[in-house]
Amino acid sequence: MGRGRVQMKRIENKVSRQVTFSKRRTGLLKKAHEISVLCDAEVALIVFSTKGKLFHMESILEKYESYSRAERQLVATNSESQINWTLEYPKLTARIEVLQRNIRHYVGEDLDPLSLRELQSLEQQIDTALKRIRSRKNQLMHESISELQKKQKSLQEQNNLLAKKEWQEMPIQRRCSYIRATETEHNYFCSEPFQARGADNGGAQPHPPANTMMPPWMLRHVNQ
Amino acid sequence: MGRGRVQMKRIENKVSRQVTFSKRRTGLLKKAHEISVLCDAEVALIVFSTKGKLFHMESILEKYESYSRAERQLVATNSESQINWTLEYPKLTARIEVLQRNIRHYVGEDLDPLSLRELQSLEQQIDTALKRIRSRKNQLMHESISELQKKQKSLQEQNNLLAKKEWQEMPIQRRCSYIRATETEHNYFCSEPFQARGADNGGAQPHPPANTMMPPWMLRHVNQ
DNA sequence: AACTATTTATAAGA
DNA sequence: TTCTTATAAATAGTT
Repeated sequence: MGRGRVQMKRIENKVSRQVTFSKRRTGLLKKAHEISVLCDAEVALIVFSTKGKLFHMESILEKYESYSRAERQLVATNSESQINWTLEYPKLTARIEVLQRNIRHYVGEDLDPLSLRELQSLEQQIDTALKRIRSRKNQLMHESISELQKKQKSLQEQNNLLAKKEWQEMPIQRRCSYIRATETEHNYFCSEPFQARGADNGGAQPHPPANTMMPPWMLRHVNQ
Repeated sequence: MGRGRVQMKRIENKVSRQVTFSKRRTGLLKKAHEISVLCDAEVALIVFSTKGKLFHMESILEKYESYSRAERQLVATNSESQINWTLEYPKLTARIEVLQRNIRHYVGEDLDPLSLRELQSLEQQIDTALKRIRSRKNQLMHESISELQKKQKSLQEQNNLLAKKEWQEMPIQRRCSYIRATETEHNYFCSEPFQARGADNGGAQPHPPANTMMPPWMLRHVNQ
């Protein structure tokens, strides 16, 4: 950006280097500020000149104070073994603070410092989240329901097989009393009474189809 | 730098904001790198997106090479910091991961590993959050509205005073033309026409109350 | 992710 | 440092 291309290497002329530093520092700080405003991002920028002079730009949040303090210390000691710790630790804790604050906002706490604009953005985000969560929940419930229905069907089939087997191994004379004994239970599960008893014949004993190959309530399913 | 000027304020459209963030982040990191190379400066730049994602750039140049070996060793043997580092670092990163996962859940992402029970709990939490956020938003809006109403009222009173003063200082013969000249404007602001003009007299010239002590539209307020 | 019309940054010079 | 200006570079809006 200028009257000519520039090689990406250290400017050897001391004066040019100083001038370029001053100009580019201004531009860099400006751009850092811009991205923080335009994109709602949190930015911390620290620039040391060769002489050790400090220029920095930080977003409104003071959480990066610790970072710049650490940076200054780093320059003071510049011990390799300490670089990672001194550099990384404040960054990590700062990040944790940011995340925690975000989470508090997501659960509707600490809303007072937020502007109307921020609140609206948060509301929209959470509204979307709620929709997604409900959709996933419904999906899970549907899956669970069809799973249960499948299981239920297979159990029912097993039951029928067992009942049929028991019926066939039962002496004819015991089938009538068996029908009467299990009738209530059957009605409970099937929520409709036997039609085979002939309820309209004036309270006379019914005539259960005791000679069929299976319990009478299974006949309906077979015939239909 | 682009097809149009850009207002220095938060980009409201979420997608544009994200795109701009990505583009400008690249540019910013590049420029930070350039100044560090060209001008032999030390630069540290960290950028957090709103969701807490971190992008950073650091350049540590070799200008402290001449630091005394003794000082370096002093810090190196200060094993306390080393222990802290190795102990704390995994804890911090693990914590960050947990927080980020939580946040993803709060914005409705990565829901698949969650159980039905967890989903229900999440749903309830977010539902509560949404209620709180909306309540706070409403509060802010109400405050803003009453603030505006107060301001509006005071401005209106000022306007009335000024209008009255101007009217009184105006020669009677100029009042009629004044009424006609400001009528349209007045109707625009008050959204109701003069009643004083006598709209039913077949298009004849009106008889503005040019001899009163104040502009005719103020009479209504005074008389009521 | 690429393109391109514009705006912006800045190198060189004063 | 500051200003000016020609030019390189970044990027907003678009495809």
